[in-house]
Amino acid sequence: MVAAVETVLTISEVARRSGVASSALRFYEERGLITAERAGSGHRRFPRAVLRRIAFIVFAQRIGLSLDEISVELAKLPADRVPSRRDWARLSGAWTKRVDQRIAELQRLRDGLTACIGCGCLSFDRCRLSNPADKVARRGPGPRFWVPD
Amino acid sequence: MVAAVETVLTISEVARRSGVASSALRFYEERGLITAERAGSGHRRFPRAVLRRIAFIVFAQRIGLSLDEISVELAKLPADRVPSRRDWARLSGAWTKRVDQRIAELQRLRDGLTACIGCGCLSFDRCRLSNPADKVARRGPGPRFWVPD
DNA sequence: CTACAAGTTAAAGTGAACTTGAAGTCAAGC
DNA sequence: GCTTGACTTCAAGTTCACTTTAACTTGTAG
Repeated sequence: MVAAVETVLTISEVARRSGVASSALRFYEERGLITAERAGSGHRRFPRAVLRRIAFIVFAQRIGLSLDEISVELAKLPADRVPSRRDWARLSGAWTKRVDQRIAELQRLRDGLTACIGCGCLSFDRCRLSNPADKVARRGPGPRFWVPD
Repeated sequence: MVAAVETVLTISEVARRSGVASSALRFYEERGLITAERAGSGHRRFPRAVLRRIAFIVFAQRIGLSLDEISVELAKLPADRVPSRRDWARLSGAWTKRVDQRIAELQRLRDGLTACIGCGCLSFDRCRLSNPADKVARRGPGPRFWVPD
């Protein structure tokens, strides 16, 4: 259990350090979000850099991206080297816009919430609050995740 | 198809007016979120007031509440009469707080996003961005919906 | 050498919020 | 009388992001 050479990490070490469950890490590997070498035994050996990658995933999830979207974003980052300011700036521009949109929507809903204390209507016909320009409109089954615009 | 008496609505009329699919309306009725009378034929006849109730549901979903939570909230509103300013104020207080929390989190993430253009690290050890005080920490399977606090 | 913890795979289960499909009923129009 | 369309119920399917379970192998401590 004591790591003699500190260059690689076992799955439980990664889980402990990142706060992400081992089962989730295996799932991420299966999805191609992270990669791992194998020891002779078949056990996963993660490079330290995987922690940064996982941090990225967790962060992007909090922002509201799906794993599919995160895959795409991760593909834009260099796998071999530490992301540079330029790499990061490319991503964060789009993300910032997205987060800003969601913040704006929540603020609009929030304002409507307090405004409706006075009006008390909440009618499709009269109240603009329940008639937002943006429809959820994701067709097909499954739960509705946050879909901006 | 032409409604002779305008006091009740068919399911497709409600669907058209509310933008919520008929299948979803049946689902909501099954869950007890809305109620409907029945015509002799067994067809649903919705009172006009159901539109307000559906507006409420849609709005609450946008804010981030689950249907279970919405059930609880709906139970607080009077079923028979139009919600008064007082009824509405009781609800909106808690909701406003919740929305504010989510907005604050998104703003924090957003700020970290731009801050990290300079730092470019995103490491669990060093970067506070990827080490938020609030853990997602919903145990069990299933996707992670927005869980505030 | 024997426990026992920690790792492996593959398949199935979970929860939310619905949708879809099958099989049937009912009223209106031709 | 027959078709068409809107409605009904009930069961099963869908998506996402995982977790759980089962059956098995490996590595380490005593």
